[in-house]
Formats: sequence, C-alpha cells, structure tokens
Amino acid sequence: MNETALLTQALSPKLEGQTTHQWVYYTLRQAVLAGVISPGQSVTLRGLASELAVSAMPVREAIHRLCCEGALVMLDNRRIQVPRMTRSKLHALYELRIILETQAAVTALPYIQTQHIEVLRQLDDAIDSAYAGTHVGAGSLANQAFHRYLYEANPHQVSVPLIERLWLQLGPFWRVTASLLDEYYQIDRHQEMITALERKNAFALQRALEADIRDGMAA
Amino acid sequence: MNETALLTQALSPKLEGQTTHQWVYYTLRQAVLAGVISPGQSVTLRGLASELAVSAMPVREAIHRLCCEGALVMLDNRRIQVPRMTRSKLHALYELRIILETQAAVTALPYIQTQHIEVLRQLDDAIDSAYAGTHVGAGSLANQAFHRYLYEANPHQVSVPLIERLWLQLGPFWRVTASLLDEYYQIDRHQEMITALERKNAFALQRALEADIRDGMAA
DNA sequence: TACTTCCGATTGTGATAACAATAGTGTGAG
DNA sequence: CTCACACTATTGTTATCACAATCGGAAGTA
Repeated sequence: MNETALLTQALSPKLEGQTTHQWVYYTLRQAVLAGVISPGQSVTLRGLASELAVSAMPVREAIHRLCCEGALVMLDNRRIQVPRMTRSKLHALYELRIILETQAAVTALPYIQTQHIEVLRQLDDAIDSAYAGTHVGAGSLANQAFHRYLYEANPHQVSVPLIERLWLQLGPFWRVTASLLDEYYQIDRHQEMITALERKNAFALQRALEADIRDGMAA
Repeated sequence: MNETALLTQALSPKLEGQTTHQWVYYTLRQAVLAGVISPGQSVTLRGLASELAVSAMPVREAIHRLCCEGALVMLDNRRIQVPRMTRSKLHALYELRIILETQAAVTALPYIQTQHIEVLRQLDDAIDSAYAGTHVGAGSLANQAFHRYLYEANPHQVSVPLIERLWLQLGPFWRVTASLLDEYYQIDRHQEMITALERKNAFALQRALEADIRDGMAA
C-alpha cells in the first residue's frame, strides 16, 4: 500500500509527448528495476492508478506488458507480484546474459567507430556520477546505457530486446550487490572493453564483458 | 480488411475458461505465425474487434502484447503492422536461435530421462502428421512443440520465453520454406538429436540442433 | 479455543462513450 | 493537369461504469 507510495516521488519523470500508458509503463519499470516493489508484495491495479493519479486502464496495459516481459507475474489468483528469485534461476539468467551479451558485443564490433568509443567513454564516466548520485538504481541504469549503446552500434541488432528482458528480471536483485567495491571492478572491466574495442580485439572484448557480468554475479 | 477475415475461420480455438484477451492474443498469435496477416498490411483495432466479435479493449491488450514480443510493430503513425523482414535481420534472428537453442538444449541434457525421449519420439511423429494436415502452420507448431519440450526438461529454464519470441518474429516467414524436402531433412535432424540425447552426447546434440536450425535457414 | 461458513469489500475484466490525432479524399487555385 | 488545402471519417487512447470472481474478516458452531 504505502510502501509503493515512494515510487511517485523517487521515480516520476514527467509526462512528455508520450501517452499515459507509456509513462506508467516506464515509471513502473523503473520502480521494479530500482526494487521499490519488493518480491512477493502484491500490487493492485486501482492502487497504482490512484497513486499515479490516472485511470485504471493505462495501468492495466503497463502491468500486462511488464508481465509479458517477465518483470511481473500474474498468479492464478489474479494477484500481481514481482516474481520471487531462486538461486538456480539467478544463475541461469546470468549465464544467458553472458551468452547473449558477448554475442551482441562481438557482432557489434565491426561497426564500432572512433566516435562510438568516445560516447562509450562518456557513458562510462556517467556511471560514476550515477553511483555517487541520489539512489542506487541510477547506477544500474547508467550501466545498462553503456552496454545498450555498445550493442546497438550494430544496426541489424535483434538481441537487445531479449537482453533488456533479462535486465528487467534481474533488476530487482541488483541493488543488493551495488556496493562501491563492485563498482570499482566494473569500471576496470569497462575500460578493458573500451581498449578491446579500440584494438578490434573480439576475444579480449568477450573476456572483459564476461568478467564484467560475472563481477555482478557475486550474490 | 477482408483479407484477415479468414483468421476467424481458420484459427479460432474456442474460448475455454480463459479470458477474452487471452483468447484474442492466441488467435492473433496463430494468425501471425501462420502468415494470415501479411507484412506491411495494416490492421486496426476496431477491425479485428468486429471480426472477432469482441470489444476493442481485449484486442488492444493482445495487440500491445504482440508488439512487445516483436510479432507486431506500432509505427509512429500509430499504424499496426507485421514488421517487414530484411535479409540481415533474418540472419541475425537465426544466429540467435542457434545460440539460444543450443545452450538451452545442452543445459537440459542432464535432466533428460527415458520417458522424455519417449515423448520426444511421439512429438517427432506428430510433426509428420501435422505437415500432412490441413494448413502449413500446423507443421511449424508441431516443430516448436518438439523443441519446447526438450528445452523445458530443464526445470530452471529461463530462455524459452526468449526463444519463443524469436519464433514469433520468424513465424510469418517460415511458411515460404515449408516444403516437403525441408521437412525430410528436419526429421533426420530430430532423430540425430534423439540419439544424441540417449547417449548423453552434448556435442552431437549441439551439432544436430544447429544443423536442424540451419536447414530451415535456406531462404 | 479452533474451525467452518457466510457476507461484504475489493480485485481484475469487459464494454461503451468521449476525445485528440491522423489518414484519406475531395475541392479549389495556379 | 498538378499541387495545396481543408474537411470528414477513422484510428488509438482514456475514463467511467457494470459484472464475476476472489479475498478478508466476522459470526456461529463444536
């Protein structure tokens, strides 16, 4: 009930030219990624609708979409929750991350230009600022932006939506590992990745990326 | 308009204890997989709603879900279409299939019992019947059932939804390759897979599965 | 005190209607 | 004949209401 009330405060980027249901979707998505809604806690359509001051319908669509993406589950009781995580499920998700992301990075490698590397450097710097910022979720988001930009350098990319689905399922359980020590490691991995990109070294890129993901796996 | 009218006739498994929007979702999904809606053709909410004799809202939810799964796209004009396919996108999708499905098969291998193999044999036989059946889509569905059953032998499976998403994006373009010659090859591959499962040979399984997918790639 | 039963409150679902934006088309000027 | 403009019809979106199913707790019984 009131536990989710802070989602309105912490995570409400204002409405732009987008539709209401998109705004609700992104808001709820950020809330799930930031762990505002704890696993096992039930959320209700009307409750979220009243908190966000919108009708129940945009919330319905957003929730259905999040369910279809694995960020939420609808129990047979028609209760809506963040799915509970098991050790083996977490392991399987990380293994999939490694497989999908290394493949995405390697196939993006031929398209990497110097300007891309420049942007990646900026995104890597932004990760530091985000981790020093207000809430822990920002760091994860900046991290995702770095990875996503790399993979999307390949114009014929089809794996990013799948990868984002994994991030979404992993999201609620990232913050527990978000200590500053881990962050230091990640920065090193990112710089390893950038140098591998500069040298067009696919194998080194793959190794650095895998290490980057495994660093976050220390849960 | 009238081109999609046959979706009601060809593909309407009757409503059971499920909700309307689920029924609409499965119906539209089958329609997309069977290629009833051709790429580039626009579908409208109200048009589908009147064809299925339901309100616009369940159709909306189903369409949004299919969009989120990549089976449909919403253009910025708010037009809804089956996405057009390009050669490189097709190639990328098949490469992802190989990566994801071989990994899913190998991780499922330790869980395979003799009873699983028996069911897989039955599913393989069902593929023949399906290809000899009424419409071409049935063969693809039976093929998917075979693969899905294999991957879901692993109880800690998280990649099947991702794989199904790939199938859904590939679906509208499968039927063009659905010749009987291809089918023969696939049957061989499936039997190779089954013998590899019996012998617990991960490498042979991987090779047979990759060959099975590549056989369907001859477009 | 513990368990069963029943009723009210709440939930998700579905339909209808009103609204903003866009596409398609017809008309007019050049 | 071609192009620009306005108008109409259609589309997706959102809100509100009605309905069936479920959950919660209160009352009653052993």
